[in-house]
Order: sequence, then C-alpha cells, then structure tokens
Amino acid sequence: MAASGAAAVDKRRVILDAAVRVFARQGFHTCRVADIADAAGVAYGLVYHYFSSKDEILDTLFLERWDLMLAAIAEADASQRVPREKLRAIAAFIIDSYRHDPELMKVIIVEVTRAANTFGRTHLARIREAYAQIAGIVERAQREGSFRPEIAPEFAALAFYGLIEQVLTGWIFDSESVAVPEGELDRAKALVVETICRGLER
Amino acid sequence: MAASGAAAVDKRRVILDAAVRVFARQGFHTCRVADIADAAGVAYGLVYHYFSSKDEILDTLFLERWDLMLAAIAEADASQRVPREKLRAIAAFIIDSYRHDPELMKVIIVEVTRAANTFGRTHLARIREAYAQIAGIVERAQREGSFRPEIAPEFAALAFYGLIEQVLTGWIFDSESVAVPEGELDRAKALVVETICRGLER
Amino acid sequence: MAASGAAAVDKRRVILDAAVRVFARQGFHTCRVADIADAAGVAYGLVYHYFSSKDEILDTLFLERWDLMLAAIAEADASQRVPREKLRAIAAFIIDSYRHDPELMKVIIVEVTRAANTFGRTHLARIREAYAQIAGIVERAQREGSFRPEIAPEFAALAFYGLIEQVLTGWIFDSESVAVPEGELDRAKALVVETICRGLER
Amino acid sequence: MAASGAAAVDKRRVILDAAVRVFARQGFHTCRVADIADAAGVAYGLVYHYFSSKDEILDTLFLERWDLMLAAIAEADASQRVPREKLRAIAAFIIDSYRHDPELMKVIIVEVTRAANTFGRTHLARIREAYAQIAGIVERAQREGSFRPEIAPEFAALAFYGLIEQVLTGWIFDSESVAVPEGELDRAKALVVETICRGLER
DNA sequence: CATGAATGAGACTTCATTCAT
DNA sequence: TATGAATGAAGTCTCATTCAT
Repeated sequence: MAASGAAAVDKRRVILDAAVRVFARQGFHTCRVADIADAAGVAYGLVYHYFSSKDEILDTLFLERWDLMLAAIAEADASQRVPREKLRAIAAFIIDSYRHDPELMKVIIVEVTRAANTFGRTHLARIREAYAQIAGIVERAQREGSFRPEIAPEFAALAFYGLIEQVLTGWIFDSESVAVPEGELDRAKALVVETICRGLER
Repeated sequence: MAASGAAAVDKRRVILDAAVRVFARQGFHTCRVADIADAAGVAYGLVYHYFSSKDEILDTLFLERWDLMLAAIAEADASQRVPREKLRAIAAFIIDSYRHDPELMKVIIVEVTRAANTFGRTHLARIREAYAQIAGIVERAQREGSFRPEIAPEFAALAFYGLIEQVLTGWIFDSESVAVPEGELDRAKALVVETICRGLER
Repeated sequence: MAASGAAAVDKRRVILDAAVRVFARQGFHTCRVADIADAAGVAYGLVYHYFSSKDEILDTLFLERWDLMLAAIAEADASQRVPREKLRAIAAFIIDSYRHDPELMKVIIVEVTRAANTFGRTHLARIREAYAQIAGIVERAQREGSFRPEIAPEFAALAFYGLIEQVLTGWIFDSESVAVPEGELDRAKALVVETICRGLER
Repeated sequence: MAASGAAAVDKRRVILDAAVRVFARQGFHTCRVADIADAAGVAYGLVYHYFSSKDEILDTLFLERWDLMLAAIAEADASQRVPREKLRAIAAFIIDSYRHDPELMKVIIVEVTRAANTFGRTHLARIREAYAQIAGIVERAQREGSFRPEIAPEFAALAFYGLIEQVLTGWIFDSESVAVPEGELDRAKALVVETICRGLER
C-alpha cells in the first residue's frame, strides 16, 4: 500500500543526502547531528535509528562512493585501451564524480582522504587499494614498454591520483559554492592526463 | 637579567614545540589544551598567558613556517638558475623541511594546508601566495621559451606543489613514526622535479 | 479461533517471562524495552500493546508473585500448626519460590523489595502487609505464651523476613548463575527458622 | 593568605557532602550531576574536575565509609571482650553511623550494599570483607565454646549484618525524613544483639 | 610570570513512548 | 493483534577559556 503510486521515501537515504550537504557546508567536526536531522527534515532520534553514530554516517558515505571508484578503476584497467587511455578514463570518472555531486566529493576528500588524523587513518587500507590498482596499470605499461621504467609505479600512482585530488581541492577551496564551470572540468581532465603521461611515457 | 648565567628558557617557545608534538600525534581537534601544557611541562594557564587561544598556537606555527617557505621560494625565484633548477630548489626546501622537523610539517599539512573547512580557509590567501610565486616561475619560463605554453602556470604550480605535498602525505600516513629514510627523501626530490618538468619543458 | 488446534501462545505471558530473564540479567534500569521484545521474540510495539509502560511490566511481575506470597503467609497463619511451624512454612514457601524461579525472585528482591528509591517505595504498603501478617503470627504466639514478649512483633517480623531475603541475596550476588544446590536450599530453611525461633521462643 | 583565619573550603568535600544529600533524596539513578553541582553551589564542570564520573562520586562515598567500618570491626575483634560484646560494638558502630549521618548510610545501603546489579557487584569483594571478619569472630567463639557450633559462621555473619541493615532499611523506607528517635536507635542495638546472640550462644 | 581551580555552554547518544500501517 | 519506524526530551561528559592568587 505504501508502495502504491508515489515512491515511499527512504529516510535512510534522505539522511545520508542531508549529511552530505551539511558536512560539505560546515565540516564534519563543526556540524552537529541536529543539523543533519534538521536538514533531512526528520526527528533527531531517527538519525540514530539508522546509524549508530555520527562517524558511521561519514563512513557510509565514503565507502559507498569509494567502492564505485574502485570498480571504475578496475573496469578501466580491464579494458583493452592503451595505458594513457586507461588513466584518462580514471581521471574522467573522478572529475565527473565531482561534476555530478561536488558536495559529496568535497566531503570525501576533505574529511576522509586528506584527513590523516581521523577518517583517513581508518580507511587507509581502502584508500590505498585505489593507489595500488593505478600503480598496477603503470607497472604493466612499463613492462609492455610504453611507459619509462625509471619511475616507481607507486610514485606514479601517487602523483596521478594526488594531482587530480589537488585540482579538486583547488575548486573546493575556491568559494562558498563548489560548482565549477563545465569547460574547466574538461580542461582539467586533459591537463592531468597530459602532465602525468608526459612524465611517464617514453 | 633573564639572560644571567644559565640559558633562560623561552616558555613561549617551549609551548610551541610541545604543541607541534601534540598536534602531530593526536591531531588539533582531538588534543586538549591541557595536553599541550603537560607536554610542555608548564601550568595550564600559562598557555593562555602567551596565546589567546588554542587556534592562535596553530596559526603561529603555520605562519612561522610558511613565511620561511615563501622566502625560500622568493630566493629561488630571484636566483640566476634555470627554471628547472629553481623548482628543484623549492622542492628541496620543502622536503628538507620535512627531514628537519617532520612533525611540524605534518601539522602544517594535515591541519592547515589540507584542512579546507577550518584553518585552510583562514590562511587561504597566504597559502596561495606560494602557488602564485611558483606560477610566476613557470610563467616566466614559458615566456623565455624553456617551458611549453600550453599548460596554464597556475595549473603547473598546483601540480608541482600538490605533488610534493602528496608525497609527504604518503609518508605522514605511513606509520606511527613520521621519520623517513634519507635515501627516499632525496629520491623523492628528483622524482618530483623530473615528473613535473618533463610535463612542462619543451 | 485462536484456540483452534495448536496451543495459542499468550503473548502477554511470553513478554512477562522474557522480562524476568532480562531484568534478572541486566537489571531493570540498564535494560531497554527493546531487549525485552527481542528476548520475547515479539515486535517492539507489542510490548506497549499489553503494557502501558516499562514500569508496569515490573509492577505486574511483582504483584503476581507477592499476592501468592501473601496468600501463602495467610494460609500458614490460618493453619493449626504451632508458631515455629508456621514460620517454617513461610520460609519454605519463599525459599522454594527461589528454587522454582530464581530469576523472578532476584528481580523482585533486587528491583522492588530492596529498592528504596524506586519500586520499593511504590509498593511499600503491599510489602508491609507481609511483615504485618508475620508480626501477627509472632504476636499471637506471644499472647499464647510460646514466644517471649520482650521482642516487638514488628521487629521479629523484620528480622525473620529480612534474614531470608539476606540469604537469598547472598545467592543472588554469588555468581552469574542464580542456581543454588538443592542441599543448601534446605539447610537454609532450617537455619533461618532455628536462628530466629531461638531468639523468639521461651 | 587563603589559610589565614577562615578555613579554605575544600570544594571536593563540599561536592561529596552535597552528593550524599542528593543521592539520599532522589536516588543515584534519578538525580542528575547538575543537581549535585547545584546542591554544592559550584559550577557544573567542577564536579568533573574532582571526579571522573558520577559513578566515581558514589564509589568514593562508599569506600570512605566502608573502610571506617572495616576498621571498626577489626578493632572490635582485636579487643579483649567476649564475643557478644564484640558483636554489640559492631552493631553500635553501624547504628551510630546512621545516627550521625543517616543520609550517607541510606545512600550506602540503598545504592551500594543492596544493589546487586550495579555498585553492589562492583564492590562485592570489599563488602564481603566485612562479612568475613564478622564470621571470624563467630568462628573463634565457637572454638572457644561460647557459641554453638551448629550454625555456620558465614551464615551467622550474614544474619547479623543483614539484620542490622534490615532495621536500618526499615527506617530508611519509613518517611521522607530519615531521622529516627534516639530511643529507638538504642533499643534496636540491644534487640539485634539479643536476637542474634540467643541464636548463637550455648 | 606562573598556577590550576573554577566556569558553563555544547555535543553526542540513549531510549521510553507514540503512531501509522 | 502486530509491526517497527519515528519522535524528542534528557542526561553525561568534554574542554576552551577565565580568574583569583
């Protein structure tokens, strides 16, 4: 009956989405759980009905997104493309993620990926899976001869992912609004890939 | 009078040094002012005699160090070296800063430079001065013809500084200890410069 | 319809029995209504269908049992036995109650009878009815001359009931398990009656 | 300077004394830390300056008093008196403790000694030290021949201490006020000793 | 300069109870 | 009857900052 016609609202999802907005605007440490509940339009206690703590909300947001990213990297790696195109696909995925939901990406980068003292440490292993997969792409390219062998694959992966994140961080820092003009997004994709690949290719 | 005989301890300095250790180990948000006082071996209230707030301690640490960095960048820029050597000098300065006091660098990076929601925003202008100076080096290199003009100088600066920070972050995340073997430090310098300059040079 | 074929489960009873186990294990204040529902294997809200509050569950458990006890005391008193045998019958009833359902007795003693600040106060009048009946037995024994008149009947009742409860409490405190070896139970009956009656009889 | 003339107030003591009043009136679980602070006339946070938790306040109150009691029992035991006089001294100490500070005794009995699910369990070992010492007195009296050997010393101790506590509990339950007329206090001492010793002596 | 007791606002989390289905 | 999502008041504990000495 509840499902008849109008979609039943998934309050858990509503809370997660509200949390993204609140975390992005105020920062994880600065916001209160009450802010999330208010933004979601639900009662205070319902947040704790679905999540065991404020931390778990951020964990959930991060893991949801990061798993998509690992899948995207794996898919790029599994494709028949040349290494440069694989890296381009990964860069595109990340930057498109930002295009699609800049607030979510802001939260993940600012509160998790770059937070060495808190969530970054917690999710370190999962974060490094991404680095490792990218390093794998570089390593195979080196063995195949298309990339120079001088640069350690791990370093290359760090440089590649780090540069993308740095670009995103630049946008994130830029203003109250996290939106970025379309053109700049695409230009960034090209620049990142060009910069890194020139350093890596023979 | 204070200087008579035994070296007078500069309690302000003692507090700052203790704060570095405490911030590095526990993180700015997680530690308490009492932890700093304890680590410094001074009374609780004395912290507030020298600093008006917990924030001001971190501000002070950041600005002290960042001014040195801006000076180092300016000096490199003012030298007669070729652009690649200028960038090498800057990379060397930053990495040597980490070699000399890894905890301080950890604090500055983790708590300020990468903290988009808190201190990063506060010191944004000052942080960007560094980017701008590096961009200036790139821009002049492009005008002189040694660097390719296709890549925006601001982007190049972001990539350059960001890559160094990314490498440092890798070390910071690595373990409880922040120390890194000497060899790796020097190899990193070379790699960063090589990677970026290959992307920039003609 | 509910009675057709398979035995209809009395959910109300199921909840009460579950509550005994939960109260005994975790204590009334420490457990949550959800724990009771879980232990009973019923939905959260059903608890509130049968009981208007968490308190009412405990009230019900107490009153059910306490009424049995008052009846047992009344029956003992009404019998033709000598006073010592009356007291023996009462002690036997209480200790056998513990033998039969130690968790229920634990709950009643710990959460009601000895809880001066909460339920003890609420049910004080009912608790004292038991004391009064026992005191009545003593008083009549004194009038008949089998008990010494020096000790106030109210004091004797307090001592008698209190001693039994103290013995039970010793067992309750003893371990995670509330079970007690059979032999000890019977020895306790004899000791309590012997100790008190020696103090009371001529 | 602070010590000149007027005694400096020991805020820690003030808080403890206030806690006794509040715990006695409202019960440990029902009162809030704010109530204690208010009753003590200090700021909320000062409670946590001296005690790490609400629990620790009660622990402190209990242990302070219980250690006095253990000392009193030990002293009685060490004296040259006959067993009955030793027990009388102990009963006198406990009942006088109630006379002197009924609220403190109420708190200790209601919230610790008889609280099988919370503090009673925590302090069980310490509580049983008292029983064991009393049992020791009985045991030696049995060996010397003044007490009958049929009753286990542990049981005797339980009965003795339990009876006193039961009497105190009766008073505690009695009314809003915890005060008891002097005469009744002394009569109780005599009755307890008389009742128990008649059961124990040859 | 130096000490550390004192202050009190604020945040997270819990959980009894209600209610729509 | 039965379910479990939804509500929101209440309480503990933390900790930056102030202040009297």
